[in-house]
Amino acid sequence: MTTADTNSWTGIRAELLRRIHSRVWQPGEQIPHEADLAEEFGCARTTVNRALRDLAESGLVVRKRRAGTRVALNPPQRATLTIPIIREEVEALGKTYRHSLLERDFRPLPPMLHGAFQVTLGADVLFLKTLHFADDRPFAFEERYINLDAAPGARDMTFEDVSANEWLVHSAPYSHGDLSFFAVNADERMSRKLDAAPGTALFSMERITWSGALPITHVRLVYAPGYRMRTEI
Amino acid sequence: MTTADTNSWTGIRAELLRRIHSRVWQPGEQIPHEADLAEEFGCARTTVNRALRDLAESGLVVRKRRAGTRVALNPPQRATLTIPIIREEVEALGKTYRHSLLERDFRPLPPMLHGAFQVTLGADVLFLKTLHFADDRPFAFEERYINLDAAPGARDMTFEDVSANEWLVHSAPYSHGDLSFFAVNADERMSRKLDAAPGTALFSMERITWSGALPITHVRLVYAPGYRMRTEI
DNA sequence: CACGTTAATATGTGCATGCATATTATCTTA
DNA sequence: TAAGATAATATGCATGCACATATTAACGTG
Repeated sequence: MTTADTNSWTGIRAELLRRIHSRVWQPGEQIPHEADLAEEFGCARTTVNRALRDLAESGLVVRKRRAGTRVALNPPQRATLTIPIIREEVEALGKTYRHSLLERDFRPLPPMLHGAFQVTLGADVLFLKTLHFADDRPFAFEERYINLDAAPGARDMTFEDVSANEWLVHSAPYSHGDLSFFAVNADERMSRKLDAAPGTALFSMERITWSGALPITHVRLVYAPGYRMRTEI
Repeated sequence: MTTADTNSWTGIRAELLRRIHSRVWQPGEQIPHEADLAEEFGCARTTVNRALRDLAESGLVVRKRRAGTRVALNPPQRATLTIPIIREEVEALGKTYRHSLLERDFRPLPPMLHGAFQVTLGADVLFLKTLHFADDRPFAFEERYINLDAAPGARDMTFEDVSANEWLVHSAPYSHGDLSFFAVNADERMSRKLDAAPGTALFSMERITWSGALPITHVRLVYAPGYRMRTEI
């Protein structure tokens, strides 16, 4: 017995994990049910339930009513990645953050976004182009559209002091959003802004957030060369 | 009252969410404690706890003993992204998956990986180079090192029928791993394999998995042009 | 034998309660 | 008054219990 610490729910989870990793319970195999495990560990079923629920959340086991719990066949690599506000990301690197607003105007939504980002027909959106710096070196380039129906206050903001990102999280919190990551080649313009050779592969992120059915903002971020997004699983 | 459905924990979570989104409770503000909320909703404290715990997990509120619960100031965008096995990813697109093994040999670990991937001194690792196809078009290019101490069975596998990825999840489950995403330019070789013009920006992922302290495998995946990794928040 | 009904069962969830633990505020005491 | 001991308090967790719900197996019935 590795004698899982105490019989706290985390201790029980640890022991269950050990059995899965050491292949005592093989992938696809059904494991004893909650009541039996509770008896074995000498704890309440609720406690076993808590442990199993946690394992199910991380995808390691699959649970079905009546059918029981079984070890996942193809445990999906489920990673939670935390996308911080750029200022915090830069400061976490021990560097000084600053940003500069390159453009700010009201314009119709570009047709490219009509599908994913539906604003009132014919209404202008606020367009912002920002460059983020870490220790005076370009860190990321940002193009953003803000739906003024969702964040009317944005109309009067210059966004020179506080970044749109930070202002929005406080003023127009989103309920959900779509996120995608991809690679782009630096074009002429990006190359100048980000201090990268033309054609350099750049890591890029696109994000749309909504408050209910109302779209709030569309952002496209292009990071300077060498950027890596990291996480643990 | 939007009268959150029932007073199930999800219903209560929904109501709490509504108050946060509608700014009844402002960012940084302390919210009533569990006991009060339980009384208000006419449910047990446990149930409120469940709802609050869930909100804390997704980063929307911050909880501290004695100090109480407060709405997060900078709710981090926390996204859970599921990284599927490539075969499943391809098949989910409605395409036919196949892969071809380009290289397979035993070699010393390249010095570049000595830091992050520590195998027995001087021991060879299994090196695999694989190309993944979707409908006979290149989908992703994979370079993998397998620590034979962690997965001795790999020595006798050809990996022509089952991919190393799938074999490993079943034969040498990992306990944790590091994951990173970035962009690379297609070099001459990659350009040929992935059917991309030289220099094209390609989305790439690097992953190391361990079983406890024992490293299992190091993978580098480079996706064909146009690949996007998506998720929701 | 096919098919729909019913019962059995494992997980999901809620409740009341008690104790544990971290953190803050307050009260002593030198 | 400053520093340390102590109490108060909010969340964290474990327990025992009851009932809900999904799913499977068994059972009838035509």
